[in-house]
Amino acid sequence: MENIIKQLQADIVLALKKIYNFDCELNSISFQNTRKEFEGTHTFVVFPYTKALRLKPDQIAQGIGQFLHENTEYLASYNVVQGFLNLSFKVEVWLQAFSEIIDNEHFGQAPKQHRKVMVEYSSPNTNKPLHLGHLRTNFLGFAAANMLEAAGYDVIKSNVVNDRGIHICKSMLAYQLFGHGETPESSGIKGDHLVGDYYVKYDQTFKAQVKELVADLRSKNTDLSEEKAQEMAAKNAPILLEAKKMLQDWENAVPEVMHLWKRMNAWVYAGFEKTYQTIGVNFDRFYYESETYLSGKEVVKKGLESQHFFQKEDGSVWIDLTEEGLDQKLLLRADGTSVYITQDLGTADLKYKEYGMEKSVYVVGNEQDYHFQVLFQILKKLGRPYAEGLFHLSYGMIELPSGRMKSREGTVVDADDLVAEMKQVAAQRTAELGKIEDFDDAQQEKLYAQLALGALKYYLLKVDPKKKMIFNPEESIDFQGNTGVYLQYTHAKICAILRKAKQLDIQYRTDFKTLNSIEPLELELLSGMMLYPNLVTEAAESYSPALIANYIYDLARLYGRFYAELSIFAEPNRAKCAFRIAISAKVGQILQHGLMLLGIEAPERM
RNA sequence: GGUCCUAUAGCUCAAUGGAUAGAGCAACAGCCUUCUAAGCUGUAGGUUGCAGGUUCGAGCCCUGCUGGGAUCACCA
Repeated sequence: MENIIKQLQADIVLALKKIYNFDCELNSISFQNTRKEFEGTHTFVVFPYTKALRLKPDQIAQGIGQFLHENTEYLASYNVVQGFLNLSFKVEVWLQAFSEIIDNEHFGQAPKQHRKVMVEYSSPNTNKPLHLGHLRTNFLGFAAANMLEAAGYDVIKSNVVNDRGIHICKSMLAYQLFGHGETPESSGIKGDHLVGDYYVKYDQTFKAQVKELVADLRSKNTDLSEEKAQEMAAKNAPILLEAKKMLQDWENAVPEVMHLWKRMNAWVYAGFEKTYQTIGVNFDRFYYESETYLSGKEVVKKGLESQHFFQKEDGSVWIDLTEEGLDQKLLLRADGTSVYITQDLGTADLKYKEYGMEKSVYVVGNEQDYHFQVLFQILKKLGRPYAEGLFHLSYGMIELPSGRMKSREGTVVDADDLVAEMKQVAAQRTAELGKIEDFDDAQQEKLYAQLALGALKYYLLKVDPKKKMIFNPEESIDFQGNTGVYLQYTHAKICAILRKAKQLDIQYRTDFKTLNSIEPLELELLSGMMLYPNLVTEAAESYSPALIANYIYDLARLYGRFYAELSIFAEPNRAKCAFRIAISAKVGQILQHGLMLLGIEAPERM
């Protein structure tokens, strides 16, 4: 089909030249899909040429249509509606194009480009378990990596684990104070959840202390405003001071603190590993901030020497980005300890040193838009060779109907819980339908997980990443309509057809070639399928799994009509029957591939 | 207040600057002797937040305004 389109472009250039003596670039000739109320599959819009040619749109369209009709072999017919030239190709053209893709097992996979790109995603904190918000970065990052791979890139998936800092110390401290030696084994609680519980415990204690302090302060000084007292108390709560002390001890590698830190992180990693496995994501390289923050300090030191940064009287180090429309930004505290961005500078260098990739994508929530603007700007100023290839794939927050989720307050939708609930819904729905009664327990479990994650991933990925979403836990995620399950179902139906075709020994890959007519629905499917490879590249370049999701949904819906309206095995014409099976096979393969890009498995039966 | 994001059917979302703005959910009405009804068809539902501008053509681009969100920490 590619060739035909190229030919068509060339012929239109020729037509414009011959009829109107008008010169234009081949690539400026583009087509759009013909709207379904008109005949044809490709539409050429002539409005852009009316001015230069000083003719009415219909005249130009007619002229070009006539020219193509007389001078080309591939055109079946054309029609002109208000300046839109709608084109139909001959049946042979379509059959030829279809023959070229039917056996291509790698349809949708672009050739290797030998260009490296890193996708960093997930990037959890080791003080709490993953929640619904984390699922979005995990699914988005995994899908982005898959799409880039399909577009021909060599992809490195990385995970930068935020395993140090005051927030980590908070759960450690609370554990020290209230833990009584509890472990995941002794309590039966998954490690990341156990640590998360102590993070909540810290916050409760902190709040209680603040409340007490406020009362105390105001009783001593009645002039003190509520607000002011809050502010003072929040800075001086004993447990916070202790946490700060612990952070310093950590940076000084006090053995007792290091031991506790390692122990608790190990629990969290075991928990994360399990969750990652369940939700089906993986990584090529883990970075730990505890290992990179020191090199970040080095970067700051060098930047100070090269006068890209400056030091204030108290010793803190800053960069001035006011010329770039940003602010002054702190890079190193007065006491010499590092802040968030410090380690990011070190990690960025390390990543590039290890992989030398030309593009580096950070899949991180939009609350950090400013942070990444600053980070990229700094790296640009420092003249890093990789600075131009940095991209922040920013996604919107997921909120509850009641507002934002807060880990500290325990108002989060936990990732493990949510997946478990979805599996139950899947099990229940499947039982009601009773289609897999011959499955053994392991097969059933596998299917429930596939359906649950399919629904969840599709739900989160079909929306434009930029947009925030509201998730209502009261309404469980749908299994009907525009859902992951619908796509899986369409795929499973196609698998049933292919099983039957095999059983009947129909050579559908070749038998359709004697066909001499194509039904409108078949044509729509064919022309839709041809768009897939370009769409994959487009989705990868724009880092938008939503494009894939929308495309496969449209394709599945079209197939749904085809499936309902045209019979396959009852079709007496052998070529037609084979053709419909072949179309089914190809649609099935595209659905499977598209779902795979989204990280969704496509079961053969459900 | 500065900067950034965002606003489309009751709800959740689509729509490379192109034709009469489309899906799903929810509601209503049909369709299983057939290849999986987790499906298919139909009905109903819209001043694309508001006001200007750019052009052959604007939901999309520009300006202003309004509503929602994020951020501007010696938090991460």
